[in-house]
Amino acid sequence: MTRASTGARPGLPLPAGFYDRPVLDVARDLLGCVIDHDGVQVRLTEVEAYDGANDPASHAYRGETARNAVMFGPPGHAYVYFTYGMHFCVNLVCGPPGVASAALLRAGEVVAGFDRAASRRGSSTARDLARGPARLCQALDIDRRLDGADVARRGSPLRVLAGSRVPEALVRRGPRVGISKAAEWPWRFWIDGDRTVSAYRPHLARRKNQPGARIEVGEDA
DNA sequence: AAGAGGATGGCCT
DNA sequence: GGCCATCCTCTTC
Repeated sequence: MTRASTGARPGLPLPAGFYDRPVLDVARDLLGCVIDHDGVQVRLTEVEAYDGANDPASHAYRGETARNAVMFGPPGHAYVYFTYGMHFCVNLVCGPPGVASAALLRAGEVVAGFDRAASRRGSSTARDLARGPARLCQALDIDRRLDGADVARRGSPLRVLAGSRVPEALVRRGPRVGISKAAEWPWRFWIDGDRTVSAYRPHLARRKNQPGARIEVGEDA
């Protein structure tokens, strides 16, 4: 279902209806699609699903606040948040209004605007330009000005274009990264073998000398 | 290759 | 006041 699942031919913007589906389906189908902003395009290789009020790891779990309000709105809008005092991350809202599900764009490959992306990122290898959610935002110059942007609207500064569908055999899923709650849920999707997929890092306890907690290697893309 | 620690600010209890 | 959906550098193996 090449056309049906992505909702558009490669290179054309994904319609709003693409996002108005269960977040797990949207997250998986975003693999291979291209996010475009201000002269840089990134082909997505890693996406995570967050399921609104049902998901203890979601920013929406404790209800609507000023910060997460966009998540409670219509699908196809960007939820951009600031974290760790210095980083931005971008999600795409999924499902109907009020559900507050979203897909976190975790990593990708820069396919256009390489020089611009490299300049924004400082000295960085091609592989690392958008390898990780905050790096991806930095390469694309995404910040809070874009919180709420409608990526399906014609003329929007931030857009998402359909790619050719990634074959099922190349889609892998596993635990999400960097969260302490519901981390075991296998709601992270990535393209098998792609070197721009971020390294798997389990949530690190803040305390010093925390023994045990060995994690098996998920993948080395 | 892998782990530790710092940077740094807003959000929520 | 604590906790982050992180990244970078440095250290050690």
